[in-house]
Amino acid sequence: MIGPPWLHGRFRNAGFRLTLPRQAILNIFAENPKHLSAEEVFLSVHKNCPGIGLATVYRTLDLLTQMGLILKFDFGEGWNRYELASEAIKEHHHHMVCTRCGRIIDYSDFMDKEVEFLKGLEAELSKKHKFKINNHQIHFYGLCERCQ
Amino acid sequence: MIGPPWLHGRFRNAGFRLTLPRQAILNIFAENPKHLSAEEVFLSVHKNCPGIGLATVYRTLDLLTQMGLILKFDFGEGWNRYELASEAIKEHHHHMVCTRCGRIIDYSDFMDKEVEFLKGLEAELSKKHKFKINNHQIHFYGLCERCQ
DNA sequence: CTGGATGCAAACAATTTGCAAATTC
DNA sequence: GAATTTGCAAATTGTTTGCATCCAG
Repeated sequence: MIGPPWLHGRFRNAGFRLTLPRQAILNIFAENPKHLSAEEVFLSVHKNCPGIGLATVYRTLDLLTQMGLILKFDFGEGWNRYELASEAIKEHHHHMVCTRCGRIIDYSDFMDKEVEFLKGLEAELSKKHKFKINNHQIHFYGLCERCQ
Repeated sequence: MIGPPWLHGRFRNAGFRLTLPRQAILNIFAENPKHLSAEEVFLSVHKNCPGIGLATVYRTLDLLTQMGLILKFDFGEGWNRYELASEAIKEHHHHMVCTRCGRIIDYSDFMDKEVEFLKGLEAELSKKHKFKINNHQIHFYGLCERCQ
């Protein structure tokens, strides 16, 4: 439950407190390098800290997203998923979503090619439409190996 | 309110009936070539046909999506949007979403290049991950001209 | 006629919010 | 000690469903 020392500073600097629930929730992500829903985070954190409520989970996920510690994804399932930002940075990846079983597959192959292409496209779009692009989402939908 | 004759057949063939509410809702899309939310469709259709309920709007949007007459989008706003499929076919496009005002900008520039790139990427991903890709979503997020 | 389609209200599911009590610094 | 954060329950919001009635074919 003891987080890295820089974490305290990171919260402090942003005017927030590094509370026990917040550490516990960050720990869940550290142990689970996957795309977790709020419900899943709640159930996991509940095992060790049964006191933590669902509302706190939602508030914390929101805070961590704002702070840039986790990333928020919407795979069109009807709810959101979150992933440790450091994981994403460690290995930039996009996602394929199985429309039958809901499995989410990360891929980081061909990423250089993809990033290069997107960078060019974003530059052209920005210029032509005077739209400042900050972010993108690319999802592929289909059937995973098991579901075909 | 009189739809093209092929519409009747299209419903008939799929085992459905072309009812007044369904025609009215399709009309809304024909008059509004944009990405409408269920709520927006409901409000629009309500002006001419106050009898049509929200549940019918949802059921109809679902049906039309299944029939392929409209396309369903999730821009991460917390609700879905729909667009006439024929519009999308007429001019294949992707979207840029302004994270400040929510405006959605279509772009169809560079589409050939983009489609070509995606086709190649999909082929490589399919092979490597044994994942059968049927569809993709690409959204750019940022600030529109007015919001910068 | 007759089954599919509708309207209404109630049910749902994910998320948010109000507020008093508990924590953090 | 002061202010932020929490837990709980109640409120919201987008969407779905049950069911009696209605309408298209």
